[in-house]
Amino acid sequence: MTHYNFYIFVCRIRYFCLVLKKKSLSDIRFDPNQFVPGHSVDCVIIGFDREGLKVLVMKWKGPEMFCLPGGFVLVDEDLDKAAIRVLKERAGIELPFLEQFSTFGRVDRRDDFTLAHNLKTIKLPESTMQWFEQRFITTGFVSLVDMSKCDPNPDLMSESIGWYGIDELPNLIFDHRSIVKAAVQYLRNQINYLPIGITLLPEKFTMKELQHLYESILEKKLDRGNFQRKMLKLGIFNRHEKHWEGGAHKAPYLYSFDTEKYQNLLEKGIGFVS
Amino acid sequence: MTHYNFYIFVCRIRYFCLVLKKKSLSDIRFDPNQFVPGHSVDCVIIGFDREGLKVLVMKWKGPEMFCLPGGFVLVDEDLDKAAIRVLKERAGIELPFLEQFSTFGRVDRRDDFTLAHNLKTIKLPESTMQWFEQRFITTGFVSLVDMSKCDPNPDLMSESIGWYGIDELPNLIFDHRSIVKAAVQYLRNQINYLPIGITLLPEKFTMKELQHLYESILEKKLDRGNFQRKMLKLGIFNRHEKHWEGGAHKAPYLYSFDTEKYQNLLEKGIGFVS
DNA sequence: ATTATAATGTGTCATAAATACACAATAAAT
DNA sequence: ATTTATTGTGTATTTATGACACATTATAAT
Repeated sequence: MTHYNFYIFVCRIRYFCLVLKKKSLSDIRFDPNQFVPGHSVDCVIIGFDREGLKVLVMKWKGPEMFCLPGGFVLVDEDLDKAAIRVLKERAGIELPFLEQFSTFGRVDRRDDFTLAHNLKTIKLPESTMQWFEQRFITTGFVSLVDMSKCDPNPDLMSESIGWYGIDELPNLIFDHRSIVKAAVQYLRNQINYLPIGITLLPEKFTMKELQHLYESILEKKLDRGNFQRKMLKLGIFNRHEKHWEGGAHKAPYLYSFDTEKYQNLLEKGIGFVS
Repeated sequence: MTHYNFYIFVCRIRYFCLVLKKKSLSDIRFDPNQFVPGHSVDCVIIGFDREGLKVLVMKWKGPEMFCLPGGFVLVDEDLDKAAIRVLKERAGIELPFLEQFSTFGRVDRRDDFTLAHNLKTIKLPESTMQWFEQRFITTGFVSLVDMSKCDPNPDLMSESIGWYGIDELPNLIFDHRSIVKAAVQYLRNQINYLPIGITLLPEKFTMKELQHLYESILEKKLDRGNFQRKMLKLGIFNRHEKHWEGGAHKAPYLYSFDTEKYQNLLEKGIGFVS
């Protein structure tokens, strides 16, 4: 282990000890030297239920401020690994893979001074204040998750964490609202040529749920019969037993997503021109 | 003008004076304080001619090193504006809009030490060395240009600038080769659902040229008749007079891209599902 | 001048896909 | 037993795709 790596190692140990011991927002210290200055990551974790698309949003301890789970990049850490770690530390969610969708680098992207103002009221040390006051360029990462399999927990800096409807977001700090919008737009573009989004559903799902998901992302109604046929013709689903939900109607089949068949489809290619 | 802004102003003036006066690489000084630390931009400018897709690449003065036109972000400058300025300063090309496609943040992305080594041989001041030795996260920007309308000129740090075939790149520093590959992959994904790339061609072009462009990006042969019909059915082209090039064959029509019709098409939407 | 050549614009036709709508099947409520 | 809401699938029409053909056109070769 080199001298430099040892230094990093000590920094991180110190950091984790602090995080584990302290409880209140103003008690939390952290050493800015362990982080890459000026760059952050923000995670847009998207879920889906009967009501539509949801985003995972945190609330700070104390002030009435909401934000995306985000954080900083360790000096010895790849950018995409930082996103994975930050999500784990701040939201308690472990995802093996997050997809980068855009980097936000406007000078005025943090010109909402709510956070800075609130941090002042809780009297943080000068070095911490300076850290938060610097300009940050942030890279947005997105992931689609099965909400029922996801148990988010707020970190020590946060009072709560929860799912908010994509059109019912609370007041997010900085440009976090436009980061969410950009993530959803990114999805909408993707879905036009790839049957993504299946990870938003539970393992087994009905065609109606899948259609509802597509309608939520595309924001338009689709024909039921044609949707079903088109999806099944992709050949990436397995049909399972029927599913009763307790309604005065016929029971629908359950389907699951077949990763292997999906790989075959990708290799075949889905193109705009022949 | 605030005290802070005045400081920035002075920095920039000093910087430009230095750049304009000095000639040799080791004479060039710059003040790292005017830049955001740790973040850079790199431009992948893509052109197209009979031989296929080309990328704009610069060669350093002295050492046998090639790189993308890239640079740093001023402290009072938006990230996308930085890309536009850097391209202007380094390549002499003015483009009003560059498209961000990905951010590269691996710790080891600059672990090719050619540049650092070569900078040492020309004895730069310590502050400059430290600046170049820090970790950089870089955001890649891409633009498709009409090569015939583009007259690149190397800046004072560079010996030459030129177009290189996408499969005949010289040895690029750092991860610049994978940045180019990522940009081309980005294009390939885009073209699957949007008729982009028209900006790579001159104002008026033949269907054969357009088809050749598509074949270059998609790396596969397309049927001539079907390609022509599909493109014309999009309704985004205007037909003009015929064009003689001096060959033993029928003269083809010239076409131009109609921005307004294209907007209509976008509003109508081009979707994977109905 | 005539013929050959190479590339272009467009046509044809079989096949596949998309769209709009219909109808029987099913399970629970009445 | 009947009604109701919802599901799986069918059908008929329209539209798109893919492979190939053929006439057209400007130049080159003879």
